[in-house]
Amino acid sequence: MVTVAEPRPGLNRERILQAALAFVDNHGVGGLTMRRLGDELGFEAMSLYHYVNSKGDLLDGILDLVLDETEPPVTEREWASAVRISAVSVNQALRRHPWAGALLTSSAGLRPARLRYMDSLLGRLRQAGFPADVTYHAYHVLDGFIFGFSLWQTTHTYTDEEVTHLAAAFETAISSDAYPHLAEHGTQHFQPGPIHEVDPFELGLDLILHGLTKDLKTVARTSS
Amino acid sequence: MVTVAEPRPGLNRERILQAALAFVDNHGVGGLTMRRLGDELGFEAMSLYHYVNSKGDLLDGILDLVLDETEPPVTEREWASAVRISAVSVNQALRRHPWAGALLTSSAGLRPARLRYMDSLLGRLRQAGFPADVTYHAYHVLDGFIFGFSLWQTTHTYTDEEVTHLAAAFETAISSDAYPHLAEHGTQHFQPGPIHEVDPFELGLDLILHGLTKDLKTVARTSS
DNA sequence: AAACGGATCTTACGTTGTAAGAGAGCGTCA
DNA sequence: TGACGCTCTCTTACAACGTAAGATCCGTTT
Repeated sequence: MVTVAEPRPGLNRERILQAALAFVDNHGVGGLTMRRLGDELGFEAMSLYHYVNSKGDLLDGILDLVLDETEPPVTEREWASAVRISAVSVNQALRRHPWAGALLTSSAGLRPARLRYMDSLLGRLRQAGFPADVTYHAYHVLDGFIFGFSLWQTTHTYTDEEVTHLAAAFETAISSDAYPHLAEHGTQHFQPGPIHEVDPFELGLDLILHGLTKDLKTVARTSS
Repeated sequence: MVTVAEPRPGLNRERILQAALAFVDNHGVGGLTMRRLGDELGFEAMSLYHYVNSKGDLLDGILDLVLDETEPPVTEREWASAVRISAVSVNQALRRHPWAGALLTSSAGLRPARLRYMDSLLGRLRQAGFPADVTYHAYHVLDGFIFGFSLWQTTHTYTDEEVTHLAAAFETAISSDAYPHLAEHGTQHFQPGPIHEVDPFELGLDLILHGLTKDLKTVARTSS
């Protein structure tokens, strides 16, 4: 009996990007090499270059996939609420893919999806009635908070083994009495309870939105 | 006449770290290699390893130098004012060394100086009279904002040639009418004027501090 | 049958961090 | 004096990386 060789499915950009995304979600962006990704797909590393200009191009591609998970602020609804929902979508997309922040911060981060997002946030603020100069400042605060805070949060995303390692290091650091307040804080972190129902991103966002609604001009005038 | 060879000054950790810091300030963290740093100092790359365990150790060292430029919140003064001054010192240190953010986000970022900073901020909030659970949330918001926002700002730190390149790319993107609000925003960026006297970091920080002072409990309760 | 062209693989190069150990200059002790 | 050991520096080497250049395979077209 002759077994006919299964014709393996061919390569294409889509498959490569999906495989890269999955790989990076599992092993982090540092673990991704062209050879490993080739192995994953069953092809040689150099074959990928038929669909991808360079590794940078590949990373741009998967960054786009993450940015596509974000939602711009809608034009219905009250502006602060629309911005809030949008901001949370960015935060959650970046938290789903903790490695994406590092890519965003590399100079290649100005992808079309990112430009669209910037434009939509600016537009939503203008639509809300903010004059140009107020919008200028409000935008910087909001965009910086949304992406900066999310980025920072994702750097504190640890794997299970990192958590146990951290807990151990924490234990010894605490017993040294060098960081008494950090000890208290760490204890709170490792204890279950309703305290974890508050999302610090949303809390900070609400403080900023609340401030922007109430007294942006006052604060802007007195802060220089 | 016999010329006596100048005995070249020896290597030591201090000199290596200072040279690395200067190099990275000039060429970015990506440009630093052990061989180049060796050249800079007039020694072979491998010689550096007598004073430095690894490249990671070296990077830890220069990150420490940057963190040493930050000031914890003082215990005198009103708490919000003390935190504000401290936060601005972190922001400025990170902006002086735009590459430091990337190092902070790598898993090696939990340096002793960083732990000290965390502890001091927590302590200052407790000293201000916040109960433990409120301190827990306030700390997360403040620390996330201070480091996240600064980190985000430093990714938008461009060299002169990057600025001109950006301005050019901006010009073409604008003429396409695809990003009308971004066009307006960019125009504001490139125009001189009093608008640039407002520091978005300080503005956002004031909004958060103001919110924490006034109505932290209200917001925290309604945001979950 | 022959020529073409896209997809894939092979080979190779320069650059990186760094392991392993050789060599030089020194002070110390027999 | 000479042998030893210690500290510092250099030489050599290797595996892993991104990717340039071009060979090879194979279905399609002529």
